[in-house]
Amino acid sequence: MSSRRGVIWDRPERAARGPAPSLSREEITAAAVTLADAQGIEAVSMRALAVELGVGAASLYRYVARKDELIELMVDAMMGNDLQFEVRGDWREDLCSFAHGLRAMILRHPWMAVPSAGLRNFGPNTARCYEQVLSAIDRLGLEIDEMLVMVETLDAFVRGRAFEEISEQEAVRRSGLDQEQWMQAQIPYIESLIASGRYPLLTRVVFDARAPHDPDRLEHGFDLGLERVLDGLATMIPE
Amino acid sequence: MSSRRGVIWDRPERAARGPAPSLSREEITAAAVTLADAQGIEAVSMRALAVELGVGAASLYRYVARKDELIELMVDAMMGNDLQFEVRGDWREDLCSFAHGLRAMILRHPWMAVPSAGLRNFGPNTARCYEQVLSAIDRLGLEIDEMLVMVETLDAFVRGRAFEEISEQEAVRRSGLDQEQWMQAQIPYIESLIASGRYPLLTRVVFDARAPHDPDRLEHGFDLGLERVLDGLATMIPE
DNA sequence: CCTTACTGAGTACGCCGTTCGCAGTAATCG
DNA sequence: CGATTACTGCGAACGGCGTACTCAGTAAGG
Repeated sequence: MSSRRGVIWDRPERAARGPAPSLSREEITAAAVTLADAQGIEAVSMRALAVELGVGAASLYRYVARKDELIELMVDAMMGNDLQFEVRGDWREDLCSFAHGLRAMILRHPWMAVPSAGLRNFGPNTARCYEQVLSAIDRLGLEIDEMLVMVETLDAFVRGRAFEEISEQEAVRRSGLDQEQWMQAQIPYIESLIASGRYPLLTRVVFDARAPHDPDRLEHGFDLGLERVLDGLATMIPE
Repeated sequence: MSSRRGVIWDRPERAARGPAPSLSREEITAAAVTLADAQGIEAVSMRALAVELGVGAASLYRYVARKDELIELMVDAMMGNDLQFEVRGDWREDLCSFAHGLRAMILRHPWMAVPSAGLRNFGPNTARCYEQVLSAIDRLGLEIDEMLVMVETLDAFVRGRAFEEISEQEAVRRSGLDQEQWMQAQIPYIESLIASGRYPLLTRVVFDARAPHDPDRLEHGFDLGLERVLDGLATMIPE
């Protein structure tokens, strides 16, 4: 069975013989992304997706060997369609653009923050993105290993940050409550932490930090952190 | 039903009336962690865990309202038992210690890299850890918001990095193949990427970067990135 | 034109998280 | 000291999941 061996990116989409498939990987991927965006990644089941596409559930396995592969397709599709950034020649501006683009993409598609499949086995769009990012820091006199450290460090920061930013809203969504009810449910615990007196600094965070309702708070924190990370990466550049 | 409302940390472990529970949260959590470490987080099902504990599956719901809560317990238990770092008074050394401790903990328990439950609703051990980290940068003349940015930035880097480091080995584990077979399966695709000529820098990564088999490669990358991030954070400190 | 290799998909298997109801037990109250 | 109350463990069941098997139908290659 051809759909069992090897990586999906190597497998031809259309077989040499037999009737034409009634769907394409692209259609399936797009439907899955729509579903995940609207109802969360846990709503993307092979059955639900099949219903959405008007086919039988088992039919999807003609296009994809396992559900993991579907998610790989989804992730790589977003890296191709949805991730926007520019490489203009100034390494710092370019990395900044990449970081903002990556964060924005993940916030648009929160399911990307926690891909069940690994990222390591990346598809062609993912490869193209990192190729571009590497090109933004090429010709700075860095070894390839150092370039890799720069990109991996920045990538780690952005994905870690995006994950932090999303995790609360995901917790709310999964609870089924609305934002208000969810916060009300947390209050007694937070108060008990504060009342214990063992967390003076966290108490300051609760009382003195900018209102958690400020919609720009997370973005500000991201921007500030990003500038610090870029400051640090700048020290790697010779001369 | 008392186990349905509110946060688990607020709920008393033992009821006022009725027979004594035959298990404790701690026992359940420890068994779940053992299972997750040995066979991966996906092996931690309520049934399997119940078998391990010698009880019926439904009994676990006397201790935990939903599986998510179990995972919250697991994460917080690790933050208490397994995360080691020191706060001695030099902010940079202390943050460095925290970063290394956090990374080491996640590498010991790869399932922590992707907690299905959010991190935001953190338990007492988690709170204590971040309280300590904040204390390491207290008295540096920073606003509480700035301190938060520092900690969140560092945390994002470490977790993002740890996730990157783990994702390949997790992909291998989930595939059921051994490392060698898995790499063999990737080779044709990697070669096709290289042969396309569209990824010259990634090609340099494949050919020129330090051997992927070098066990210290990931740790080196982490250390280098961490120093850069700390360099960046240092610029936030006044005077 | 027959062989070959594919296609869609109904059905089924063995998991999963979670709920319900019930019998048994310990603390509390009158 | 019963009676009451509120818990305990848990067998059974529900609905949903990923996926394998099987088989009839179809299009291209020889």
